[in-house]
Amino acid sequence: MASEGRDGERWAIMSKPSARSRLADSAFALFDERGYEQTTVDDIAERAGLGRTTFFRHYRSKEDVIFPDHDRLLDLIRDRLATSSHRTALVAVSDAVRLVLLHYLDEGDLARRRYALTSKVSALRDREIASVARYQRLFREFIADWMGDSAQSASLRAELMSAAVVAAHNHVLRRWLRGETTDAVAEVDEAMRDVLALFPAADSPATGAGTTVVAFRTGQDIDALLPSLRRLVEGGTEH
Amino acid sequence: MASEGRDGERWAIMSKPSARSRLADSAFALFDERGYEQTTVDDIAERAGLGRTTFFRHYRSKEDVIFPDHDRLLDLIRDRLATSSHRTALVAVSDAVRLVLLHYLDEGDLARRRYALTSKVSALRDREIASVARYQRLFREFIADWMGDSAQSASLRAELMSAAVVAAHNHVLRRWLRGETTDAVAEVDEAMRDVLALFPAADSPATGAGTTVVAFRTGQDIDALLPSLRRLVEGGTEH
DNA sequence: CACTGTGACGGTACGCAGTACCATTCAGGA
DNA sequence: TCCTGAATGGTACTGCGTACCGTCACAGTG
Repeated sequence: MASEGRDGERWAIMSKPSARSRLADSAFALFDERGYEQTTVDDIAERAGLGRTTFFRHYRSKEDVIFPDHDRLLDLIRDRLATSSHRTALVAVSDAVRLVLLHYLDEGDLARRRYALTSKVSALRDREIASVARYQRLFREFIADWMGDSAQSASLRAELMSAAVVAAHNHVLRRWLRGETTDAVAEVDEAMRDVLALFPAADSPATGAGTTVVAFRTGQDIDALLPSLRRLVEGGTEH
Repeated sequence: MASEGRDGERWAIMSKPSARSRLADSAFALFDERGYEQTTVDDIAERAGLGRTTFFRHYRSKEDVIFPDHDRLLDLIRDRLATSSHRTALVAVSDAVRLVLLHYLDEGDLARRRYALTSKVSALRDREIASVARYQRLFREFIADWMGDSAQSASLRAELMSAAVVAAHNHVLRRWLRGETTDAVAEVDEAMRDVLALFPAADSPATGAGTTVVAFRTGQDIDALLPSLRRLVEGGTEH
């Protein structure tokens, strides 16, 4: 009931574009010309040939015209996680986060214009960060639920995993936004492999058997390694 | 030059508390009574027996009265990193992030009241998240600079490390804010050890010798482990 | 004591975001 | 023709944040 908007070319062939898209176009044009803060909602509506009221009917706020899809994406990710059947929570999440990346890629140039704006206007950057934090929260809760275990170490693990997945995504996304790569999909695959490799596969439920290899480099500070060693042992035969 | 405020009991013994602290007290009291959005800046100033103008002279915004110390903390962290002499960037950062935790602990009950507010008001939660993101960004840049290497893998590594440190910090902080622990300092030490253990010590420059132990559990999906294996081998004798 | 600077405070006015409410227009169906 | 509903426009209001100016207390200086 919340996602009716998003007029995907409903006006068929050759008709004046919808009010919504006209507003978005006007907004971005004005932001480019005068900057974000120097543009009022009145300006946007006027250029679009519409009233101020109509603007707020289509976008909840001035910022919202730049980030119109986050809510929809969040729902999409929720669904994906709910229906996902991966062997580990981490894999499920690293799969789900691709939806975000793909959405940006799909936006193409628009995403890059938004990036140019968020780079200059801190209020917009903060807004974007808050949105991403919502994804991360979703991931964290999913992983925590998935692991079931309510111990602190499990909770910390969920926090670290969700943070790592989001960080890897951000890394690749930023590279793509800056034009430092054209094959973001391949890079995110690689990055996610790195993330998976970070975490011993202890988030899969009770893996009884399996090969156990051990590989550490420790010039010192063995204390630092104790927690992870302990964790590995826990999954093994005995304490 | 930017951090003059923060009147730390300059009024010696028995005198009316400063305007700044009276404003903060009034604000929190009203937020508790009516809620954040139901409280106007006029209300706050009036209860403090001051004018609206004075409020904005002491706090840049209505939100700022709840988060007055982030800028100062950010500077503090910057200094700490700049003057830190740790063996690895990750250790330096995980040390620096303690400043944030300690600051919250020092605030005591005030931090918990703020947490109660941010839990209810999404605008405040977003604001807090944005502040934390600034710390994370600082960490990321520090680690990236420290590693020097401008390869993508190094950049991703910096991103993952800073995210992990912040995630671990958040985990412990939240536990403390919820009253789930009283010894947050010990827990953050433990959590940071976990984080250190996540990353092979490849961010320290050319560690030639050292014990090398290996610890993997792999019932499957060897592909996922390849990257980290490769990284370990790189640091070793030969390819 | 008078003069003067300075810093903290109060008041007024303004711009703009966002909300509430009502009026208008237009298309399509009974 | 009339009615209905959806999209739009207009007006007015609240509240945040800023700019500007005036006032007052208090220091130092002659």
